[in-house]
Amino acid sequence: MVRPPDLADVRRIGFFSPLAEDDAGRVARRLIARRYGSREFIIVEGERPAGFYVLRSGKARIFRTAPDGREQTFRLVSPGDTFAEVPVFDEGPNPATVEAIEESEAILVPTAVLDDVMREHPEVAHLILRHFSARLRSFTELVEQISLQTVQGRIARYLYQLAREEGVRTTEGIVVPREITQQDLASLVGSVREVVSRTLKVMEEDGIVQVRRKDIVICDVRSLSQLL
Amino acid sequence: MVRPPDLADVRRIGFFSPLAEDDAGRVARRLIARRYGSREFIIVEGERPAGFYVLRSGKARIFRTAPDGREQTFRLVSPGDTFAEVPVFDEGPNPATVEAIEESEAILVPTAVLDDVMREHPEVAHLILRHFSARLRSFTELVEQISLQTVQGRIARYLYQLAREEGVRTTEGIVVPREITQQDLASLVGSVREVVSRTLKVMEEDGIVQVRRKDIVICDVRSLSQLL
DNA sequence: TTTCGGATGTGATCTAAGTCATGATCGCGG
DNA sequence: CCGCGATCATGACTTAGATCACATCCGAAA
Repeated sequence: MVRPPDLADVRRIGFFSPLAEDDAGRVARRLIARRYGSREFIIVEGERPAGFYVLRSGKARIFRTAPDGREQTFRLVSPGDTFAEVPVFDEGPNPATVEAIEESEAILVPTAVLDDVMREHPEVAHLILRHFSARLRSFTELVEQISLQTVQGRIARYLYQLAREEGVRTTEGIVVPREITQQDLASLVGSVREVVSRTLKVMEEDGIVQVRRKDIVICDVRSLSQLL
Repeated sequence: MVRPPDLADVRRIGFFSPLAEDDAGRVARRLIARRYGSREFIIVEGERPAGFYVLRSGKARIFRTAPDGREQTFRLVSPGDTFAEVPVFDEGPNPATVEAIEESEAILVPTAVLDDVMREHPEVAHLILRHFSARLRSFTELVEQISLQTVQGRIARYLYQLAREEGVRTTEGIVVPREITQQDLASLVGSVREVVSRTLKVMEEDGIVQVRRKDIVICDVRSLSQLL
């Protein structure tokens, strides 16, 4: 049912790049692939993961839930992204829950495997340090966004980044496939569904974007960037 | 004017613990000590630091400023805390500004020194990974706090941690020296001075705390923890 | 097709918290 | 001991955004 982990899965992990072909092959045999249905939890806050993960396919989100039910998403996880590295370094519990937002496959890299890799390839520690640095930077951005920007600004930023990263130029504008619901977007920008709905509507009326069922068209990148 | 860096300064840096006496001594000679007046900037967002820093004495805060002037403090820096490590690992600019909030001394550890230490002591990389893990965890908390909790809850949490970390038990309650202004506290919890002032007043009226010129007394830890 | 559940659109409130304005207090340097 | 700048107190007002309550809408499964 799930294709067993192979070399390609090892290659997805950016900070494992120093591994030579045969090394990577050995590592591949020790990984564990798992499939998750849409809205299924991959890891849960407070538990102890057996290692870190890399997403092979699908899409997921990392979030926390408040006592009153509201949620804050920290980041979205796309194929090739890793998550739950922190608990393997400090032996603590998961700081957050990870949920597949569509049918997904994730690869578990057991702690022992990472330890071995790091022992045999000391450069890997440096690569992870760089990786963590990026993570810390994006947290800095997130905090600033949530604390200092308006909801409109945060939505605009999300759309803007989306356009840069996966946008396709067409005659109507930059088209990006839509992979998250308004509810997910709300949680990502730290707001609620209704506000996101209204905000998007305003942006549509201003001719900046066009939100459709399966995709989003950014018609006026200029005005969009004005909003951040 | 500034006492030159010595062995004690090297020992302040947690992740330099593997250094032996003589090693640490050699490192000490390559450090640079600097003194900063109250409200003086130690590093500025966007610039490139020459290394990372460790605070020797005083107190500082790490923050970002929005276009409209509002500020969000990410964390306070106390003696022994390090900052600006991220830029040395990814060679990027400072993600935030660091300001001394009282007369302070900071030690600069030039990038080359860190590189040398890491080369000679590979364990240091692991210690820094653990250090970064803690940093990432606290960012997770910060985001959750700002996004999901009320201002009162955030202030309560700050006071609560303060009580645990540096509180002294007396007959009137747990006394902590007060080292930041209401303005600083406001920036720390992502709010504005007036709201902090009012919130503290309510807490005083409820007999939970007592805010004075030079110190804060937590009279009712129980009720305080109820607020988070 | 029909149907049902997830996703969305939208008006009507509500409220925490930000803004503005103004005065009191305090501590330090002259 | 006086006066100025930093800090704090507090009332009045505004507002972004959260809540609540429904009305659709649409796609997949039966």
